[in-house]
Amino acid sequence: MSSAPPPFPKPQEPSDAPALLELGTAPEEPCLRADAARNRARLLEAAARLIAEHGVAGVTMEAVAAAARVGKGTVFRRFGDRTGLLMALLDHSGRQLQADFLGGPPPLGPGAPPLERLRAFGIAVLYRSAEQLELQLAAQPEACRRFSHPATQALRTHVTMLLRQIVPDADCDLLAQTLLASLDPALIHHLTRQRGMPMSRVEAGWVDLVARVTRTDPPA
Amino acid sequence: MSSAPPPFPKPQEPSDAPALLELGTAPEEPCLRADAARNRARLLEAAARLIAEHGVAGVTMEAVAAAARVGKGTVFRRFGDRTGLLMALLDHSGRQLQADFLGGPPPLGPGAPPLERLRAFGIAVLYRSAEQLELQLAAQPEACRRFSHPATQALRTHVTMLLRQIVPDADCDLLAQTLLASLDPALIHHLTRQRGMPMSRVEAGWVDLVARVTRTDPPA
DNA sequence: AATTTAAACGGACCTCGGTCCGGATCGTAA
DNA sequence: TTACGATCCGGACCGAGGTCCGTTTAAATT
Repeated sequence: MSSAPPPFPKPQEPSDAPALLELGTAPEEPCLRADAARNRARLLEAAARLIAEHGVAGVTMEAVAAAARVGKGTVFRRFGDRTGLLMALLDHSGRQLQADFLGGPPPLGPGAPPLERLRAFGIAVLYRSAEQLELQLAAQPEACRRFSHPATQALRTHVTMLLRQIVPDADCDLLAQTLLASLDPALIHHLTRQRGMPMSRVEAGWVDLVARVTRTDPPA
Repeated sequence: MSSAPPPFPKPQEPSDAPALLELGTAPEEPCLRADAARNRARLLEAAARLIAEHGVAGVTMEAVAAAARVGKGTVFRRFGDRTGLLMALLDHSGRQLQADFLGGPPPLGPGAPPLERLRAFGIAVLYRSAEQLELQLAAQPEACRRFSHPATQALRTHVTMLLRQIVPDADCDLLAQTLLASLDPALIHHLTRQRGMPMSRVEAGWVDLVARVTRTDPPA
């Protein structure tokens, strides 16, 4: 055989599962040997502690491994690379948000009219990003990967669905991507931190954008 | 003195020059000692050659230095870091585009109505990104820095100006950022390469987006 | 309980981006 | 032309991400 099996069979990222819409809740670990699961938990905890103490910059793969009393190889086996580890940390709040707009109470969850849900959605994402900006930004390297992340896909699917109900004859899929692009953490960071815009203005910007984009022809 | 002078006084990035709008043409090197200028040119040429031969991944700082017959320190002194070097390579086509929409022939340059210019602008950016995707993506790490790059600021200023002429009573500055976000190279890459959308669809998406965003209330 | 195997472990090792600083060069002023 | 200071050069050096592979261990099988 000329094709050697890859040393690290890749964590779990692929997730070819269609996960169309519905509450896919993302793949999660397929199963995991007892020790592996234990170490995974330890690593996440250690990483979180390191962030709290020394900021994201303090999250060295070696430091995390040491803090979790584990070998460096183990970290990479589990999370693939640094970005993977960071994304795993983000995953928690991601699932939270996902749960909120899939089954939570109205303005965000089902029950409210689509337009209103869309507004609420953006604002929720906005403030969530604002909180964990540091982490979100650190997880950005390899910018294109963020689009394939299951959590991000869930957001996209959700927005697309809402758009379909509001402006059925538009290219909702593409439009959704555009709307999401305006909520990108890097952009939020630039606007609020580097250009000093207050969050309220950014928020108003989102509401206005949604209004413009969904404005269906002349209201007569 | 407790503040030691930084070993590398930073290339030129800062550019506090307001460069409001007008053809700022960006700071460029203030001047440069003869040998320094020669080496800078050599380095850019070497980097371009390496890209052509081995792709962006082949552009190792050490490889570039070696190919240019120069020490590694010289590369860093001149460009700050890898991203800086990559952005310098991108700079040329960036200036080209800038020149086109500042003083070029109509659909893009002055002379056409603002709405039409805005459409043309997006399409130009779109195709430019599509060409040098690899390079654009590689230059992304440290995602937030791209917003402060003078070339990017010029784009933003231009879009803002066009918007002001079309929808004067909107938050044009913020709206411009949003529109630009939908032209982000990483997004283009995702849509065309990972999700297989044809460029024509992305292009149509831009045109539609512009139409929606600038649609001024009811056309009666 | 013994055997087997796929998976997990650990840490040495490699590469590459980034830093430092002694020494060579350029430009300039005398 | 010479002398001097600012600038630049080069490559040794460092830290962190990422890989490899021999060893260990969980768990399924007999």
